[in-house]
Amino acid sequence: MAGSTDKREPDRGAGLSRERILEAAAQLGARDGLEKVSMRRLAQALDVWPMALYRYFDDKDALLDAVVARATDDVARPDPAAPWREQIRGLLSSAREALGGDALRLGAQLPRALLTPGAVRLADDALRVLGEAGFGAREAPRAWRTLLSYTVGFAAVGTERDADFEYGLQRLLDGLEASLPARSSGRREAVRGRP
Amino acid sequence: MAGSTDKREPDRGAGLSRERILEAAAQLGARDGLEKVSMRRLAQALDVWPMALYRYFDDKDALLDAVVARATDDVARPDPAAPWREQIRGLLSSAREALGGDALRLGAQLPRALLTPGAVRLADDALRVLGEAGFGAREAPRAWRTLLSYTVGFAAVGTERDADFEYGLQRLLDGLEASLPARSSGRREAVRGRP
DNA sequence: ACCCTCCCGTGTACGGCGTACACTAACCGT
DNA sequence: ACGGTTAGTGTACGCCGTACACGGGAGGGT
Repeated sequence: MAGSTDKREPDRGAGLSRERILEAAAQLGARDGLEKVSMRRLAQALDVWPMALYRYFDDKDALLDAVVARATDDVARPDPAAPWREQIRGLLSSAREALGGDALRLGAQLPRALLTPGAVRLADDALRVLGEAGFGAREAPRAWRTLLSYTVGFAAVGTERDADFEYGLQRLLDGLEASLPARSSGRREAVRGRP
Repeated sequence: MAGSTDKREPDRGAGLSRERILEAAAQLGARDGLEKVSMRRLAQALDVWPMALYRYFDDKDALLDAVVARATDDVARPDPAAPWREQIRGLLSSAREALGGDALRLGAQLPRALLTPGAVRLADDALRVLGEAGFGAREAPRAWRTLLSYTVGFAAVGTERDADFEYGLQRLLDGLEASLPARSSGRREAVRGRP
């Protein structure tokens, strides 16, 4: 194996490196999904024996971590001249592309049941509540998606600190409430019926 | 194997069922982490041969999906008498517990690099921007955690629809901005210095 | 010119994984 | 009594991550 260059060209296409490995891993991940990347397949793509990779990374986890780190490296820096909301918005849009994009496909990492069957019952309840609160047919699902994204993301990033979860949830609900047409803020008469 | 009951007691402790399998899987997951649950280990815990599980579930993914679905089943129903914010809050708090709790440990499913090294650079930029926007030393990290949770969650739940991501992000920023002490809303003079 | 050392990639091997497939022992309604 | 159905048994295959011992070639000190 690895016999293509024979002996001339001491370091050109041949010769591994962290960078070459990461590049190949990202490419393989983009094509087949990151979860299909195995040390053996990756090694084969590099025309090398699997154990060669271990010269450059402690284990598969370390390699995968490096792939993720690489992907988030080229998240755009914020432009300090812009208003803060715009800076944050740019940062996060860019981060979302990196995370959900072809190279990582974050969604594929976790049990798919999270996103469909299990979520249905929740969604039923939630959409009813939001509808009664005054969200229209177009806004209610978006609002729900927003709330669920926050919740799933928070659970994934770390369980600790209920208070932090509450903080963000309240800010989010504030923002959603402010987007409601008019109506009085939080009273309990809007519970049933549709005028 | 499975020789403990021998022949009497046609169906007591012995005899598999979807429920018994899910129970054992959840228990095993709570103890060692869901990612360590394998068909073989699960079968062993049930004192049965691995292939027996396939009478009840198409494959491992289906089984894991069912575990997740089961965990989300006992998310509390909202109390229709409460204000809508309270209903949503309860729903999501409960959901977060189910997702991040012992049985699932959602965070362990995805590459850990997401949460520490890769995120550091982002966090540096973001905390600076938030600090300059007027968030205090206590609020800025919470605000950032909220924003990142939303972004990660959205990326995990599905890549599609930029517009949906924008919708939620704007609501969230609205809520965060409203929590700012006083100051004028979005101008660009607050960029440097600390009065 | 020599050897020695170090580095990098090669092989081999092991234990664990998911699961396809063929089988058997017990149970059932007739 | 008996054929069919069902639940669990074994065996086997191909994949996985990786521990470990090895060889061969490049580079430097003498």
